[in-house]
Amino acid sequence: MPELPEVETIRRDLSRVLIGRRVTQFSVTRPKLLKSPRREFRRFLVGATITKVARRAKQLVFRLSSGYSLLIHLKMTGQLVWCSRQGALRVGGHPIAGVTGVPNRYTYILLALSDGAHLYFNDVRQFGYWRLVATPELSYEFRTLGPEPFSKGFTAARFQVELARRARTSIKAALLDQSVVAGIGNIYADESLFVARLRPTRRVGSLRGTEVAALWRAVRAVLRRAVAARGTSFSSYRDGLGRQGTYWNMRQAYGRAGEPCLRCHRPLTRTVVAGRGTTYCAKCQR
DNA sequence: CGGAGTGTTAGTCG
DNA sequence: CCGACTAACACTCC
Repeated sequence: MPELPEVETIRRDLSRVLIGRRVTQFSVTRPKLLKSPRREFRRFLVGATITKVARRAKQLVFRLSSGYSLLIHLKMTGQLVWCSRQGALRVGGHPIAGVTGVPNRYTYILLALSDGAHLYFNDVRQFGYWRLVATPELSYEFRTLGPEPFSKGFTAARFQVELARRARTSIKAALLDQSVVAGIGNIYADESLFVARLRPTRRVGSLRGTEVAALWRAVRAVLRRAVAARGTSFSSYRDGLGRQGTYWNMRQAYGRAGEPCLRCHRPLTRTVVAGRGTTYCAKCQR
């Protein structure tokens, strides 16, 4: 589930409760979710203080006082649940029907923190992972990722150049390609293409300059709105206020196949592009 | 019950 | 290099 807006929401909320805390305990019941040797977690994670909670593309990056960084990828169904000593819950990730509370049958990794809180990693499908990387090597680690959509590096001109290299592919596949721009997944690809009025199947090479510029603006507008809404689709942070991500109610294309286009009222079309379910308006999107 | 579909992405194969 | 497809896994929906 989590694309840039969801991971960014999790990052912001976790950063408020994790920074300055020391990891006192680490336990794993599904070792294959660790993409680094377990001894490295014991050496560089246990005993280290979390100094920063960052994000790159769809991954969380916990900077540690040990000189290492913990990378967490939630993939489709990964979930991070922070639980204070008193038991207040903050949740990030995919909701699990009928499963409440932590730990539960999908909890595979657990951190205990110096303030008595715990951080649980749940993952129904077990695609997510944790790995440790020496902090100076992060830029190498991320060398294949394109620019963050809100960084100075992501200019319309750069977008144009990256797309030009992929002239023969569909524009939807290009948006999903993390080396073009980092953080877009299936939901926000469909949403951005709807806003830009571009058909997902369009070959990149057929796009005019004005269309590329419209898409560049659409990507940023859609992501900005989604971050402001705390993301889509997952029952966000069950804090005392019970707030949830609200982009779902603002979506214009994703998951609306057969429902009326919000511009022209024609039913939206559903198809498969780049191997992913895709919804668009056959009239408005050209 | 069987089969298709699900927010990701790395890898293979033609 | 490109793009289609698959696997990793578990669950929901029809």
